[in-house]
Amino acid sequence: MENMNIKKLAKELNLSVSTVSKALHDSYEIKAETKEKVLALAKQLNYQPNPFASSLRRNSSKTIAVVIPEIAHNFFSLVINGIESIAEELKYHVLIYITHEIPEKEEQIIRHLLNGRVDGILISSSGTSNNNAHYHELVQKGIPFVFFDRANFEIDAPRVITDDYQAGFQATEHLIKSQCKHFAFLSLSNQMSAINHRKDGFLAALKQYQIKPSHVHIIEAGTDETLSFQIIRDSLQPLPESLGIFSSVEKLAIQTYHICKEINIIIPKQLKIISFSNLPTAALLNPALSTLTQPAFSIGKEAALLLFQNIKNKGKIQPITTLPHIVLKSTLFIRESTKM
Amino acid sequence: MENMNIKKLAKELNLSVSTVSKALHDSYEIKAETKEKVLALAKQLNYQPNPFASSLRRNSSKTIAVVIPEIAHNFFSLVINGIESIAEELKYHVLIYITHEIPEKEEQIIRHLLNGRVDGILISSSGTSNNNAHYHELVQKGIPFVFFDRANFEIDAPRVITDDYQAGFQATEHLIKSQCKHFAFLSLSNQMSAINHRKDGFLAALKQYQIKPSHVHIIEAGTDETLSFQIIRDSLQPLPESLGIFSSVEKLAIQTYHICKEINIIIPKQLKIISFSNLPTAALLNPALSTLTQPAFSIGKEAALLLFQNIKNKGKIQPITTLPHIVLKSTLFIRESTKM
DNA sequence: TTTAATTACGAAATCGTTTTCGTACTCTTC
DNA sequence: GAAGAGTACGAAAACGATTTCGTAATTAAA
Repeated sequence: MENMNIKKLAKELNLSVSTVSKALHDSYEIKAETKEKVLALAKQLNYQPNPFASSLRRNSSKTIAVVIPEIAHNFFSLVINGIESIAEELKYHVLIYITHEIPEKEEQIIRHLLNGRVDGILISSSGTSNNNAHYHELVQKGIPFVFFDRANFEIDAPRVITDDYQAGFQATEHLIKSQCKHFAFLSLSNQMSAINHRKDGFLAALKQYQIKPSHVHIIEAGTDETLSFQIIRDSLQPLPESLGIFSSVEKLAIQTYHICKEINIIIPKQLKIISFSNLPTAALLNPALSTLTQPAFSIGKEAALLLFQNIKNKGKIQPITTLPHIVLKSTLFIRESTKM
Repeated sequence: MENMNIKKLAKELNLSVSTVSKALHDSYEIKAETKEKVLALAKQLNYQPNPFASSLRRNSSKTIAVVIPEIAHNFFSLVINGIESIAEELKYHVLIYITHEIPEKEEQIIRHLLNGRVDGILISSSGTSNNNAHYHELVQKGIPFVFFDRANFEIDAPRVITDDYQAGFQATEHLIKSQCKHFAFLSLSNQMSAINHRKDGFLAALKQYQIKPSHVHIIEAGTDETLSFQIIRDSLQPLPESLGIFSSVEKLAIQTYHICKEINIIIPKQLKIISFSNLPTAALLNPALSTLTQPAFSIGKEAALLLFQNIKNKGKIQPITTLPHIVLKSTLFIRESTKM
């Protein structure tokens, strides 16, 4: 018996294929006795329905896609953990696609997913806002999707994000109160919603405390590893007096630590730094890194829940008003890297 | 035109479905002119073949599964990066399954994958060696799979691992030469091949240098977060004289750092520690952590290459002799945590 | 000129499910 | 005991591709 299928199972049971199928789906049309027989033999012969035949016929795949900029990053792995916790419960499968921060790659992936391979998509966008065509195609095809963390605000899709503006304000206020004179914002790009909100919070705090614009620095380090290293290093030489850095992502903070070690800048004496981060070792660094920590696991969980809700409601009439945008709170951990 | 399919495409072209299908697959049966017409309209109407129909008919899914114990772990995320780099190139899709270190969960996942959903599987086992039935079922079903890092040596499947015994020996030798008197091995469980090989290297080094067995400690911390924390803490109170710890995994080393901070043990003065780790912040810790670093990206890449080779050769007669076991080298980074 | 080979396409079977009908049969109910 | 309702099943049509096989039309060979 090389490969079991429903036809062989039916023959073995002296039943029709349709009866067996219905029995396996616990249909009311089939009497209990027959169901038991079918279930018993199915288990005994280790029958598992062919997922492709099933998906083809039902036009649903029990699969979702997660599209992320990178995976070797604590934040995103934690998010995936959250997503998986829900997917596993609902017996959904999870496909992973990595864009490597390349917008064209993201477009290509999304376009490919238009073919119905997945029932829904979770996206943390690496796209610039000037090309949204692929998102519109998703909408048009009726494929549910949810943004998390890095949302595209021009698209009318549900999103799960954090209070980036507020957190940015809070972090910057903390730097100000730690007696910093100059302030730098470390950014990946000026095209990412989450990062821009952090920047807005940063700028708002500086404005409120009447920091001179000449003391405010925006450093766009970009997504290339070696390039960003150089850009940050260059911006630290010469070192502005009492510099307070607010890093919008963990990776750039780690690079800054490495650079400071290399060119002998002492944190927090000469330079204070606080960063968005989910590093499990933040408290163990030399010096311990002050962080804004996003509830990464919860973000994944909430985004997945939202997506599955949308998948379930697909086709049904939805009140337009209930397009849920979930905003979760980040937590500020003050450690030695911003000590006075 | 709600959903494009090959039938509508054929009608539009005044061709038969079979001709269109052949044209799309660049069959020799179809003349160049026709192919061009078909390709052109397919692109214009944004036709994408239904993956399930295709998979059903061809009995192949262009999908692989990656089964790992956990994902929020630098090593595994880096491996996935390596896997993705190959999968992306070969236009394969990647499904992720997380076992959370629960052997039964792994069994369940593998059994589920017997239904043909994937063309092959990459496994880092969290299984105890006493139940291999699910692996045998994979073999029987003819589903190719490759172990990486945590292999099951009783199963005759290709594997990509590192030189764990040697690395363990090397790390321990380093601790010995750093004047440690007592030696502890931090383990997750005594059922995992990779970890046991590290332990064997550890024990061999101690034997060679004639360390008294009473000075050798094996600490099985287990996979539960809070429990392992307690176990490690208890084992450090009272603190053996000149203790050298060799941690088999990153997570336990980080926990040890936290514990030392909590109960005021000074590294490396009172306790030296070296760990297998892919932490990007190892050099930035307080003190900088000596590590054995596995080539995680390469492991993923090689494992994927091996798997795809096996998928390709499936069905063909294979010389039994060429069952490839790839062994990659880890790199030793000596830092302050083991300083004399 | 006849036969054989080649070219370019189409009809239909097939992959393994799910689902819509249709229909025997039993059971009520008046 | 005839009509209607309910029960339990089966035949067959999808789902959308791929592939086998058959065949006209054209070209080449004898």
